[in-house]
Amino acid sequence: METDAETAAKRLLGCELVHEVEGHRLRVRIVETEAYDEADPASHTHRGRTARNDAMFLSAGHAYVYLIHGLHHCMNVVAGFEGHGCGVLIRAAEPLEGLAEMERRRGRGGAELTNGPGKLCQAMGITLPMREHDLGEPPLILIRRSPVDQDQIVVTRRVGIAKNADAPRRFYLRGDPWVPRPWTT
DNA sequence: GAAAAGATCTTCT
DNA sequence: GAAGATCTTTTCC
Repeated sequence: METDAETAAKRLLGCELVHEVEGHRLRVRIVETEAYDEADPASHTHRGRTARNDAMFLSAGHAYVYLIHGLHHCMNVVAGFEGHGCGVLIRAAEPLEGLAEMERRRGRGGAELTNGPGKLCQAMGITLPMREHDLGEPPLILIRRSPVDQDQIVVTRRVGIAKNADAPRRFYLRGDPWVPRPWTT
């Protein structure tokens, strides 16, 4: 399971994320990811291990959740071996199960449900306490799927960052309607 | 110890 | 298309 961040980011495309909360089963399929690791100036782990990014240094398959701009959550899947700060940001997903509950949590529906890191976490009910959670255990589980075809994956520069912005480390499924529109090529 | 920026989203013009 | 919301972490006196 342990790999470099870019390989993990590509492998996560098409995988499913399930969160069982308050009697609801929320299930999505990952369609857009970004890779981050210690050698990357844009990564939270670039300046070493701290109290905030500690989860990123756990073994592969853990969750790293953080608060951005004081009001939105973002979720990463840790990719590397214990002690290596690399992981994958989940940027967008396709809702598969629990649509009504996600719409209730978001206060919106349709394409606005899960087409962004903050929106996805709000729809899925993923918050700070899920930091350092093992994604092999309930209530939040990552379901591995066989990797999608290489020619289904589009690689571009990442979104919304200032440092190392030109690095081609963002991956999404070609033509998928749940990938945010302006970036879909 | 103080100030600024940040892997974002929503609302208003 | 631009700015506001809102708070943690980092950086610079």
